[in-house]
Amino acid sequence: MNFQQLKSVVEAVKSGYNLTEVAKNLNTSQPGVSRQILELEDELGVDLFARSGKRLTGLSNAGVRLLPVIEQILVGAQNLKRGGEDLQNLNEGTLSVGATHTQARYVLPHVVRDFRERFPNVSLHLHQGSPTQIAEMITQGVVDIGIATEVLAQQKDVIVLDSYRWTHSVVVPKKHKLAKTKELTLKDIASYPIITYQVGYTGRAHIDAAFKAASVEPDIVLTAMDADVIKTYVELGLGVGIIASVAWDDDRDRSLALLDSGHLFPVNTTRIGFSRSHWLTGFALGFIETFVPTLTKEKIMEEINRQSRSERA
Amino acid sequence: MNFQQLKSVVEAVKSGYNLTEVAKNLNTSQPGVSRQILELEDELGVDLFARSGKRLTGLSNAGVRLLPVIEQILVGAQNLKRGGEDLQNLNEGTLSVGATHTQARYVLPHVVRDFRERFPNVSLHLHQGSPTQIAEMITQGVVDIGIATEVLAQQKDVIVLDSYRWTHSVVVPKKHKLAKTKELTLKDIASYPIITYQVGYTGRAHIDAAFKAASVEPDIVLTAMDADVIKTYVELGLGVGIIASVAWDDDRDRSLALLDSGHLFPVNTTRIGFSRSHWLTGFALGFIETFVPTLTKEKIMEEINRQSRSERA
DNA sequence: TATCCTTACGGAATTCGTAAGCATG
DNA sequence: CATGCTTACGAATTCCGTAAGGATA
Repeated sequence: MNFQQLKSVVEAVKSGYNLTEVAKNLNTSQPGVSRQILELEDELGVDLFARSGKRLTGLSNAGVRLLPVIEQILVGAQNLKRGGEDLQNLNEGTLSVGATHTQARYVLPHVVRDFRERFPNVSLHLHQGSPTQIAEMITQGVVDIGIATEVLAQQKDVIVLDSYRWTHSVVVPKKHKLAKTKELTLKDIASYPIITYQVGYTGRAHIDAAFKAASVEPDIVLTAMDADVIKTYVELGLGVGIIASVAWDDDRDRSLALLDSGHLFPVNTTRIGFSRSHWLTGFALGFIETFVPTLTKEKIMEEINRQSRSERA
Repeated sequence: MNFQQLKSVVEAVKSGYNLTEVAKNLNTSQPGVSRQILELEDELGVDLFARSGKRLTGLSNAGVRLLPVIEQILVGAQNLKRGGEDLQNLNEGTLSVGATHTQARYVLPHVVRDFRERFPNVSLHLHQGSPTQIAEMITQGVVDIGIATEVLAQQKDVIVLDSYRWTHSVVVPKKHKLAKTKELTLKDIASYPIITYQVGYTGRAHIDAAFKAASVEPDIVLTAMDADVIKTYVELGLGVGIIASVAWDDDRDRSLALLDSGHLFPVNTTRIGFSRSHWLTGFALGFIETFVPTLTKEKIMEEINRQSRSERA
């Protein structure tokens, strides 16, 4: 058993069971790949792949069972390699961060700037996605760190830390009637068409919950994934916008008014998550600390241990 | 990076940092081992071992961090190998079971007999130990299955299933006064010297709890790890015994009387546990099913999935 | 000085790519 | 018949054990 064999198997699955393509992707010869797989199957005593004649058509039953094990070994190998690099304390390498639009657009720019200053030799990759996608990226190791407001994968091997709390705010054109209203209520808002986030994005659930709790039926005429789109349509006079307060930009939003609405909607907590089964580099800890200064490396390690002990009933 | 290198590192730690001994244990040459380790350290870019001159004296800081990763990879490799064997459906191989004395002596014999009949080609290894030791054996992969009454490792990667419930019973010499008492009370028992299990064994905590709840102070004159010892001293007239009811043996205990005491002590639940991170063979599932017929393979898999999803707050 | 690790070297085994063979759709 | 996997074979590389060198307790 060796790593090349394992890589060949995993890559074969990824490449749609075409060994010729696997060979290309692994920079080797096609007969080589074929041999790796046959040898592993021989050693394990079971076929990993289903074949029609000589061609691979998919995984065998045994392959379905064993593939996760193989993947886990390769994750381990990657962790070891990464860990070695990390422990050289060179503070160089690659950091992938997954974030929602709200984070990537309004919150992370400052963080990224500070981080780059602190770790100039780390190449930073930002992956945007929905909270669900970000959760997946974390577990699959596509990103080292994921940031989102919604439930960040209540999965077993994802460590989740609270980063900061915020509420939604109402935005309207500067000359809108609501801009003069003091003590804004949900009823006030609901008397206008509403533009806000799509379900599953940026605390939308909390917006719905607030209206429901107040027994007010909002007329949501447009939903978007990000505040930029929402604000654009608010500017066009299509309705009243509800956005995350962090998505307000003084410079950019001169034509709009930001209405105090902290009392109207439940508080949201943006969380930062990472996989327990993937190596967390020193500069990843540094990124988290840059993002949430109270989360020092020691605090984070504490929290990891706490969540690892998390006992069952 | 290859498996031989990883094995050398792990074995070096196990062998007290003596590469000569590692070579013996791995059936290879000492310079070979030395090379494996140096090559790995070179590839990772960090020293795994602390050295005084040429001699290894312990793990380096990096080694401390990376050893768990290395061990995890090797566990994965072992799982793959084991999984391959298992999926050949030959029902042959090795099953290691960890159990406390009570289980090994009174409960498992029947189970083992049935299991051997069902899986004649599986070599069965029984490891006896305290509940704590058994929990450790599970996480370390020394045993495939652990059986104990006390808390079975509230650890993250141990799956725990309830197997059966039982209570303690009082045993006395046949001609003892208590043998004639109807409706036994804790006060009755406490008026005699008591012989029972050591703290941490076979539900002892529940015995103490019962006395405490009744505000009765028992005079425990002898504690033992197993019912055989307890019964021996009860036979000698040293006191009244409290043992697990399953530890009663009609044939063997002719000189003793078993007193109905189901109402006196809290019910105990014997649990069966195994590691999530180690391969569970088909015949291991078969063993569990033999032990607890209601736990069919399907039920067990269901429970594994349930405990894997177990979410956090 | 005995133990223990590293370096050096050469033979053995393994690995891998090219070329050929063969099966599938 | 074009694509795709396996087998065959030979060259190159890697691997590994013996022997020697050097350092520590």
